[in-house]
Amino acid sequence: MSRPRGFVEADVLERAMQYFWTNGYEATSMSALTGYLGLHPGSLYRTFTDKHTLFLRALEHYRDTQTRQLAPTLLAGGPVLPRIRTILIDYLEAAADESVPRGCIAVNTVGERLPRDEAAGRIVQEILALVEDGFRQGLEAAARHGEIPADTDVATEATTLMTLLQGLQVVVKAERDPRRLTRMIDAVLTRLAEPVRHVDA
Amino acid sequence: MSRPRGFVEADVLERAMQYFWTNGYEATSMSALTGYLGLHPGSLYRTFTDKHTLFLRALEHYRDTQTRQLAPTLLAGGPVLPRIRTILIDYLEAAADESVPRGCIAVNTVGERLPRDEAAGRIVQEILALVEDGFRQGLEAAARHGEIPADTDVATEATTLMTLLQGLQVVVKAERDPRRLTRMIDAVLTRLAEPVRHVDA
DNA sequence: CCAGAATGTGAACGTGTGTTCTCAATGCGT
DNA sequence: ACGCATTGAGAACACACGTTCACATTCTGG
Repeated sequence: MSRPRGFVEADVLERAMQYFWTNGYEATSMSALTGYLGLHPGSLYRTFTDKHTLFLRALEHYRDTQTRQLAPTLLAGGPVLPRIRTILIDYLEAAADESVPRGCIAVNTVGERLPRDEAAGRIVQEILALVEDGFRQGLEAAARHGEIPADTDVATEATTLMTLLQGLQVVVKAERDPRRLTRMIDAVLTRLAEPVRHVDA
Repeated sequence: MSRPRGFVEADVLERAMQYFWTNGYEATSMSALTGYLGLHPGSLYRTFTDKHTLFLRALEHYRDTQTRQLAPTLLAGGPVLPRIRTILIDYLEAAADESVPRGCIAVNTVGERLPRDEAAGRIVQEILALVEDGFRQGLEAAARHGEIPADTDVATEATTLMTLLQGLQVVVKAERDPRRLTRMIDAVLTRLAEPVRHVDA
């Protein structure tokens, strides 16, 4: 009842996520944010309590809209390894294309807020776990279809891919040239596909 | 001439680096910093101009005292691969031991200040380049001594190790349990040492 | 031993921050 | 049609931040 809202909460969350993503937490002032969102402070605080609470909800929005897509994307059918390659390469090209590379909001949050901000830490942990699990599911499918050796330790390899991806998000923001990094990605994935045999000296 | 300083500039820089390292840039207030350094605002600003300038000098101090040690450490004689392993594992254990894992100041700076802060970006880029070059020199020595195959693409593998290390610094701050990460490191290094042969299906 | 330049000291300043308050406008339930 | 809870609007608040100032202190060069 009474007067209805002039905005959709999910839309505001999406835009807030975008803003925090490119500007970080501290460097995002509430006045700049209200301007960007087209909301007045009153509406913002009534709906989201706090700057910090809004930030956490934006992080959760990232987790639910961005990270949750990974596993379904990898398992959509057809070869998995090329899909993993595409995902990694896309990050590089996005950073090279954007005039302002913003990396990954989870990685940025780790650098800026952890370990001080425990609530943000928990959400980031969930994001990392989702990424790792997505890679694990993808590698399991790849093992079943013979893309990689059947005896591959998929759990460990998933951890490697996840860690490598986080490292990529760091490196990409500091150094934009994607060529060296592309070669690295191809080397890692090629190795993954190749059966390994011990050779006696 | 005139009154001499009551502090040593390098010592202040070291302490400032430590404080920025654990607290980040924005969350470090000048009043907290002066308290921690035992300096009054006047002395600080006369010597270091600015909060931002002091931060940049602290970053350079990190580059010169921490990162520059990598190559000499790896080339100190004896097998290189175990030394690389020790370096990576030490990061994990340090994060697990510390009540407050602070990761790496370069990675934290990427998350908090880049790409906005171009001056910091340049220093971080130098740090990453030093790390990568240290690994490359180490791998070249390892190839010469037969620790890894002689035809290894050491430049690409150095990029992989550098990126993996940055990823590690991110993951370690979000999730402290080092065991999974230890397994991953061992898997990566073991692979590096093993000759790879293509096997016809 | 004295002149003078740089230092230690800590109070003070202006600015921008996150947040709250007041008030008119709005539209649903009855 | 009307009451009233909730909204949009934006001025205002308290506070903390980075920075500067004025002044007494201290030591060196001549």
